[in-house]
Amino acid sequence: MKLFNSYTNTIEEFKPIEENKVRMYVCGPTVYDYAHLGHARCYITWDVLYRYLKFKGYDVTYCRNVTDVDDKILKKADKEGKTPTEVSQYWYHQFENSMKALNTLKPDIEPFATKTLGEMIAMVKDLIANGFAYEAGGDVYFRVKKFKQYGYLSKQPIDQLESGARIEVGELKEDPLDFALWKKDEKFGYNSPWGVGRPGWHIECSAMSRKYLGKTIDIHAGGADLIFPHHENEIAQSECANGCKFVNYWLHNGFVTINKEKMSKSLGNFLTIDDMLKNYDANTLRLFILTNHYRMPVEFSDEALTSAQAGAKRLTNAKQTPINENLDIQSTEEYKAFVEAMDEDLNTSKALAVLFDLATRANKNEENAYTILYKLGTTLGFTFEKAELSEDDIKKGIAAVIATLEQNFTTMDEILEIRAKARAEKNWEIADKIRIALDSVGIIVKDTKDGTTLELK
RNA sequence: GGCGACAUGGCCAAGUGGUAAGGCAGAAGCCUGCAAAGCUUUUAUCCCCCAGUUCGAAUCUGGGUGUCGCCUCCA
Repeated sequence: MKLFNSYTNTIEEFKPIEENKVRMYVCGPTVYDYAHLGHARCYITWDVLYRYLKFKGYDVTYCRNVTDVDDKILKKADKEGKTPTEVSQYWYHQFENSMKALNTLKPDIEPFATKTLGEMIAMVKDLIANGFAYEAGGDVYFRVKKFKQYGYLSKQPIDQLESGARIEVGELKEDPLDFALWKKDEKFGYNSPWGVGRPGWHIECSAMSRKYLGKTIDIHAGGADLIFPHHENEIAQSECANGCKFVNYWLHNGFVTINKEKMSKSLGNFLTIDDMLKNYDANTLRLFILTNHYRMPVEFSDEALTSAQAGAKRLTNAKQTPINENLDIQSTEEYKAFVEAMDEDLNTSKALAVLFDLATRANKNEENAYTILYKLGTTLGFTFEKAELSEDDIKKGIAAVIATLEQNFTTMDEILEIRAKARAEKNWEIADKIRIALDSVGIIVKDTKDGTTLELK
């Protein structure tokens, strides 16, 4: 399988360090606010990679951190009169729920920064010991100029970076390019050899990655906005502390844009995952994201989401037949086409074409088509379980029919019986009124040869 | 200013040398009491512009134009 490596800027054949084993690390969220569509794109993309690697038979260890010590969390805690832990716990659970609602798999390891402080301190100590870092007034900084390869990942010439770098008031850096590994913080800090303080953002990932996956890992992924400075700094720290290569394949996903601008908290133009899920289901969001290649920008629009909704419905509403567990899926043409597409740096758009074709063939009662569709579709993280009508839906439906017919009903079965009788008597007026009333609350009535079924819109 | 990416039908989008996947929307037909769903057929002589390389280019080269991103926290 081939993957685009941001480090070399080329598409490379993927070869894990240990045969059949993959260690992947994805930069997780800083938990202080709602997750938005941009996060959804990132974590759905890497969820698909995780699922696909497993589908190919790799033994994958997927680690995604939780940053629970950070300026923004502390600010929020201060403002709301809560402890940082209360704030981060609350938002972590929100994040967890959003991820679940999007049907992303839970990573194998989800370490918290505050639970990995020992490893961070050890790493900083190593960096000081070998001359790559220095303590200054309770802070510890990394000596950027000592690391020759600095700027390689982000393709930034060091002199260019230099012209933009500044020393903030109160900082005791030797050089403007140097970045903090440890920050003095007497209010919210933790004990360390350099006094009370807290870790810099970058060292968190370096330390968690090393602790849970080892010094050299196969894949490190995240949003493209993390390339500089976050990933650049991670490389510097890890390689200088460990004396070996940090990551073999750097993978980055593109942004979600809105009105052609990057969706982000700082621009304030973001849509939260929770809000999106009120209007569109998880399959729709996933299809919207996967129709684009993961490295390309994705422009959000209601038109695009509506189009994805129709597409997702077509895929997941394909005629379902019992899954044939005896089918040797790997020998099928569809499997081959799917794998060929996905092996080309996760060409999900091409892979989806295989699924749409299978949906059509399942609808034509082609044997095994649904089985293959189901297996390949779930590999991309789609769910095929039909949403049942909730109590609430039924209640609303009954109320709508009562209002239209001006007649009392207590159960939906009662209504369906009346309608069946009306249809048998060719009383189309009553039958249509019921159908239209239910449609108005989002319930679709389908009359087939086998009887009448109700479905959600 | 430095670095990088992108430009394909009404909309979204794949396609990196051999003659334009797929989805949505639209049209026609079948099915249906009507619908919904489904099925069939149909929708780019052409891929931002100009020049070049080649038997042959959306695909390669050069030059434009336009859009976006990173260089500060950010998925």
